[in-house]
Amino acid sequence: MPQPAAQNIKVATDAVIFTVRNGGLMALLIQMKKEPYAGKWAVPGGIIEQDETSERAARRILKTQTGVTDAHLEQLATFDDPKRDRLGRVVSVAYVALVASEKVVLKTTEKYADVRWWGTGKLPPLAYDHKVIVAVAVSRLRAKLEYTNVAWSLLPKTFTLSQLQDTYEVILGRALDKRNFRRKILDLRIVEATGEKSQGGAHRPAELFQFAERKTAYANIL
Amino acid sequence: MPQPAAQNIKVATDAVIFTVRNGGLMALLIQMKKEPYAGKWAVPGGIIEQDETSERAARRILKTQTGVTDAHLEQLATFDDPKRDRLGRVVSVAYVALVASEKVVLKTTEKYADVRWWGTGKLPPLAYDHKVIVAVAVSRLRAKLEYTNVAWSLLPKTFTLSQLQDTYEVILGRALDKRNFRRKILDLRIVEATGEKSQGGAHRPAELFQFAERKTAYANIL
DNA sequence: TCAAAAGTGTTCCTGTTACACCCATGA
DNA sequence: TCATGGGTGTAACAGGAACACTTTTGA
Repeated sequence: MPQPAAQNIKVATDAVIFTVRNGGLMALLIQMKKEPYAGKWAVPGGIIEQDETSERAARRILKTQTGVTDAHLEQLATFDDPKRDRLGRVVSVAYVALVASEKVVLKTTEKYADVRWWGTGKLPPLAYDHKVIVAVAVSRLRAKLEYTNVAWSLLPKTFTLSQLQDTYEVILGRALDKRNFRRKILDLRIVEATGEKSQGGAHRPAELFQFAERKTAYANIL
Repeated sequence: MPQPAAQNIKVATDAVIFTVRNGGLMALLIQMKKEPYAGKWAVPGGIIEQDETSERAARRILKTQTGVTDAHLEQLATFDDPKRDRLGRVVSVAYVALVASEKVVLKTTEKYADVRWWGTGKLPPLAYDHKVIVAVAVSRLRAKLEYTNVAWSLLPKTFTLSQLQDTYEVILGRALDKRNFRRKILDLRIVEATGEKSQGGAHRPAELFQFAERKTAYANIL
């Protein structure tokens, strides 16, 4: 509802990118070069363009700042504390981005010192209000895992049920019963067998599954 | 993450105010006078001020445009389609506001033609993208009702279990079993008896209850 | 005494949990 | 042959759903 008003606020987007690897839930952070946040880490983000939605901006920024493409994006919340950025008022529409870890080839631009995956348990010092944003993102992800099949966006096309269970356990931070987990997932027809078998461990090969729908569906999973 | 950028985007907030009355879930809308949306109805909203969070702006705007104070507010989502407002680019941080119907004394300013409660089933033609915003708000409210005690913000301090059940039924759009509902609500200790009795119907007086916590708590209610 | 809403228990069924052993493979 | 993870069934329990009649009041 536009009215004349002297407003000097920029609109930005920030995306908390998650993946599961090395037995942990990881967030992708970039290290800043410029003052006043030099050396601090941050979630990728930036100002949106005039004719761009925040979601498109998030995709563009993910690609340029981190090399991530094809992430699954969901709007998280908008952070608008007037003091969240020391350089001026910036309202940020934050997203959660989920990506299968093997898809990612990291790269950044010279504007940033580094890009790295960090375990969500022990994050480095974060710029802006990004500590809060990441915390909200983690709890949203946990909640969604329980009643949707979002895990599909964290796994490769085919995977074993153990991989799927590991993903759940890592994100939820608790162990799940193997038999009950498999029964539930199969009964709900969230995944289907491909007929293929996994190769290469010094153990019995596992059946490979794929998600029945590679888009978000709702069901009480746990 | 501010960077030099020629951005001409305004930040606004819109609040979908719900209450339950006359056996229906109602949303509060105002009727616009100005072109290009004259005659159309809209959710209350407006541009945020330079040093104001969107939530504070929502409270201020609710008060001036509708007379509603003391609503329970929750951020819903941010709507940012570049074409959502014909007059220029406006990104809107939308809220859901819940209020007990007897608290409200409606009034508006001369900028608007009318303020009215509308049943969410049959809304009048809405300006901007407010049809979408209201639809998202309704589904969010339904979902939240199932796993939180948000209903407290829709009811007076004390109420009967039948009133509470009516609130649930109206929002969810389905009938609930009386005995099961009462048992569940009481077992979860969401409400507690006050010892008072309701007055005045041509029927047996009902025990009055109050919420154990007048703030959001989580539990699988249904 | 009638109408209207309040209040109350039990049974059945379904879904959740807990739990331990054999299987197939590569080294 | 051993180590490693893959794969499977059943019994006990808890929570959810279905269901009908008696009580209290004001008119």
